[in-house]
Amino acid sequence: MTTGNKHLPKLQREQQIISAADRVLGEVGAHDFTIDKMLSHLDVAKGTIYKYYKRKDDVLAELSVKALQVLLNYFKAAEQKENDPLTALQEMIMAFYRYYLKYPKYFELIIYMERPDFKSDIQSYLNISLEMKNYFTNHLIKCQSAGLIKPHLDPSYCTYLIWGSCMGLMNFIEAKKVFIEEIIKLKKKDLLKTYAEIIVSGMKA
Amino acid sequence: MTTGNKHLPKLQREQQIISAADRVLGEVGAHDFTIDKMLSHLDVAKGTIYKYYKRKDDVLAELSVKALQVLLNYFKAAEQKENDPLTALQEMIMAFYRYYLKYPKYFELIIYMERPDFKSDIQSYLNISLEMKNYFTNHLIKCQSAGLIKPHLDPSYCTYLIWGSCMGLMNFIEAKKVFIEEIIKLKKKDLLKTYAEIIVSGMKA
Amino acid sequence: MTTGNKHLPKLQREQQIISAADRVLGEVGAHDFTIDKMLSHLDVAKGTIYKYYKRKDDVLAELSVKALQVLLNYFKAAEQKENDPLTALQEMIMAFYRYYLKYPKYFELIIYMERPDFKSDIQSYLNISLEMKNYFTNHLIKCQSAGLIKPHLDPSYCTYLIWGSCMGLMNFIEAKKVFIEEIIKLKKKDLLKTYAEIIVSGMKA
Amino acid sequence: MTTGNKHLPKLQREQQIISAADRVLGEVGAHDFTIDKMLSHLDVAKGTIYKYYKRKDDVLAELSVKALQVLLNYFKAAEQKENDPLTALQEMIMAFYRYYLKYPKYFELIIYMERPDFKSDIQSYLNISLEMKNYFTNHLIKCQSAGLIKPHLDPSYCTYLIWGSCMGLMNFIEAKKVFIEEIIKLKKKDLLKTYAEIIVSGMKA
DNA sequence: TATGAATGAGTGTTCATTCAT
DNA sequence: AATGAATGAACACTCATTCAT
Repeated sequence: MTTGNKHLPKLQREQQIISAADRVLGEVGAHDFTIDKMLSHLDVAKGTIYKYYKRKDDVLAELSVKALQVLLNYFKAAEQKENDPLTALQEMIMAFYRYYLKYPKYFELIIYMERPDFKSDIQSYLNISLEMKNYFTNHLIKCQSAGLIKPHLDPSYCTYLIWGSCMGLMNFIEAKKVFIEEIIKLKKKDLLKTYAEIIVSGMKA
Repeated sequence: MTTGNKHLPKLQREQQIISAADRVLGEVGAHDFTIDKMLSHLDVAKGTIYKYYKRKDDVLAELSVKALQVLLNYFKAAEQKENDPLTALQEMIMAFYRYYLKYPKYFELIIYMERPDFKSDIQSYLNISLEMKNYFTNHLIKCQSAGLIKPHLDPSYCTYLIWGSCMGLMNFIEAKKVFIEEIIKLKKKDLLKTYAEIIVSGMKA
Repeated sequence: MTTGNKHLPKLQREQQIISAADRVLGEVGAHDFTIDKMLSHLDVAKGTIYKYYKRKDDVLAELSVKALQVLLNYFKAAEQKENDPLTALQEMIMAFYRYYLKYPKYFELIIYMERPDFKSDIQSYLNISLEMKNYFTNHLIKCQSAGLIKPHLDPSYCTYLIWGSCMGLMNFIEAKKVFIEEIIKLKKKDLLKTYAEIIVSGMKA
Repeated sequence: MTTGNKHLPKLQREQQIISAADRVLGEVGAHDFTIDKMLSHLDVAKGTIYKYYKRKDDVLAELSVKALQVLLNYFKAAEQKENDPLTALQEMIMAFYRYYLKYPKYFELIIYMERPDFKSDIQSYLNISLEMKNYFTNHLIKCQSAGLIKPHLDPSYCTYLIWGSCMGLMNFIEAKKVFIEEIIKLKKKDLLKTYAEIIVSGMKA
């Protein structure tokens, strides 16, 4: 109200809004995320947010684009670090884990969106989803072409399968709900490593 | 209010309460579950519920005991149906899927509880969790003793790993959020089957 | 919050709430009626209101019961004042007008509810509606039995017809929208009288 | 934004705006009419609308000019179809009903404006109101001159009276609120016919 | 003259939990 | 032990109107 930031260019305003959303996410997580909480980080009225994003879930979807881009970069980095495609695959799965350690709230957000009643039309969200899916699938195809993966496995299926199960595994670790007593003693990293090893070895030709 | 069931023994009261919770869960699912909705199925006042369960989440936790017991039975049935321990393992994983088909609301409940901010101290919940974990782990130990599973794999780790990843995979299928476009074409059952195949094959000695 | 009026008997609470609603209606009318505005007249939290009435419209419906009862009494008084049934009928129509003069906000409320998107299940509202309709219709039947009204006219139809048209006429007078310029010069009472005269004379055998 | 229609003559702009309003009315009705919804049908910015019309209600008032013109034409057609002035009068009343059937949203608009808190100074609206009033009144004067209508009835009064009561009757039919139970069984057209018959017969000399 | 981004008070509704009786 | 009335903070979303450019 003081900085005189009326009539910013559209893109800049969007960044401002998403950046505020980002801060709120960092503070309270996806489950307690509130439009009202954004306001304290923002020189902008509530109505303005709704001018840019039709629903609260759209804000979250847009924010998740950021989150997914970072994750995609983790995948890419993992792939490029390794020469052997299968080791790379394993590293890509471990990238999930490193990502989760570094950006737990982004991770929570992605999980949060994975609910049947989550609604959003944000196109960029669909785009990045697809891009990531393709990236992962392409890697699997390369593995398969090289004869490293069982030929009867469908790469798309495998992508979904790895994505869903890996996401779930980390959520499980995070939630620590079922099996509470013992899980603490576990070393999370080892668990993930074992998972990656089993998955990759299970797919190996 | 008329049946004259005041001062019932504690256990019976608890069963009454949980049975009402069960009905509400069946009607509206975990996300829309409210204490108020229980009242119409109950001869007991709201305050009384809070006498027996400190928080709403405790009611849900207690209810999940029921849900987990059913799931455990699914595991047991799957194990006993098959002679070969590895085939049995695969079937146990598929049992997750059959369970999800038959009791979608129980499944939703279990997923719902798998959140960091879910709070509960219910002991019976911890018990059944442990029982299930042990059952699964024991099966893995048997496999390992029979030399069917890689000797270096920790059976406990594998249990957590399968539980978490499998739960997550099914949640992912249900939510159909990321990768929306394509997931529809997938056959859920095939996806699960592939998953089970990969996991088991990945663990095989 | 000070008067220590917790745990009032249900009926008394309801009266308290409706009485607050009544005051708000008197102050701002039906169109600007707000649950929030009730609070300043009430020693009761917002949630409490919703315990007694599921929706805002239910509060209004309950309030309209009061309004319709008063109107019904006006009808009864008018009927009893006159010996001749047809003069009585005319007086009953004029009673609408007197009611409107005395309780303009009640009148506004009744009109307000006469909208397709108004929703309410309040039973007492349906009851008083029916009672009023029956009262009016019975009077018409009496007229008809006495050979004073054209025999082919359906008394129910006539009730609806008089209710709807009379309501509308007064609303028109109140709104002064179309024909704004001239309507002011009109004497409202004469207009109503003429209406009553025409209607009754048009129904006369 | 591309058609290059900047700086159009005032009249053309106004037509453009009202035509957009017309479309919105047709789509969502008077109660859900918003200025924002007009924009998608318009090559003009929101601020511009406010340059031409001071308030939202002014837009609606201007739009109602269109609506009232159509209604006036219905009256004219009804009058010319019949030779006998009284039959014509009856037909003019029925024209209300046909109009309501054909243009329900226009009808809703007219009713919507018939509220005390509706504000507008639009001159053309006052003009068409007056024109319609005069047209109707003149017909009544003709009837009276021909000795068909009671000589003591004031034609102006009768016009207002018919307009208001008829409007209200149809609104009542539409709303179906009071007396909900039975109104369904009624045939709307018969109700209107009876109304017209009573009114005309009540005015007859 | 035209723009369109920004405003922000307002509104109905929910529900876990408390606590006086 | 049982009751159930009361609480009240929370929240998503709307839209007529303004005004700096």
